[in-house]
Amino acid sequence: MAAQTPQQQAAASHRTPPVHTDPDAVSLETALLALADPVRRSLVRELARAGDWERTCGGFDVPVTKATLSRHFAVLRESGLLEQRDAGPKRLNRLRRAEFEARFPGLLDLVLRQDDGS
Amino acid sequence: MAAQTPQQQAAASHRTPPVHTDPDAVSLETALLALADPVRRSLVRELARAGDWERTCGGFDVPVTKATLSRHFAVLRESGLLEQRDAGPKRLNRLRRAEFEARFPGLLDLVLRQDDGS
DNA sequence: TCCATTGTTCGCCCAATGGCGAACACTCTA
DNA sequence: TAGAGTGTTCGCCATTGGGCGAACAATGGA
Repeated sequence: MAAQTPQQQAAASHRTPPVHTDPDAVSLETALLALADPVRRSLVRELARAGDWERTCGGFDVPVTKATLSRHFAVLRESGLLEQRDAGPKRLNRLRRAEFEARFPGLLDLVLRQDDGS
Repeated sequence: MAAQTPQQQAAASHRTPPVHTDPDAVSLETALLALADPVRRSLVRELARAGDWERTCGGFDVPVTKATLSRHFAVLRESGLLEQRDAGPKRLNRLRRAEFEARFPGLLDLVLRQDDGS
């Protein structure tokens, strides 16, 4: 089973691929608002624990419906925190850890450290 | 003009002093939400440029009424970012820079750096 | 003792946000 | 080609948050 490049994936798909925002184009306000939500922080933490492209959208343990979940993923994409790739009917996720860290040094660490329950 | 201690101020005042929250008791969510607002970020930046106890509440250049401004100051107090002291009819302000930095390393720097307009 | 100054509180409005179910679109397999 | 699985979009609703003016409270000076 040879690994497919993102280009191959996009070519084979009739689906519009997810729209991403580069962390460098994200304002501090957008970043803070994205991370201010507890569900999204939970998603970010789960993503950080897993490897890149390991987790599918439906496989997260959050107490919301898939409609709400889909919206949260969109917010994470727009804030430069999340990259997504289509793989068949599923959508794989990757936390843009290094890029986001370069844009907002220390911010992601505060969320991942989670020395409190918030 | 001898400097008055906070104790002397409080003793001479019939006013209930402002309620403060220690940064150590502040959740990450509260901190992020406090700094997610552009008016409050502007206040924090002005406070950082000025010296401790230098600025009075009314002396900030923000496009809101004093009612709204008062609410913003309350939020900053509750998030451990602001300390206030009564001085006559005025209220003096101090950014709790070191304490907040110890609680949320790097977060305040992101706001003060303001390498973008947000 | 009045009154201008300073700041808070209250009630109200409006916009933004998060939540949901239902419907839709796409992919892959049977 | 039918259907199961996955995820997005579309209303809709409830809550939250920021904004305002008006009224109130406290201080200090005239």
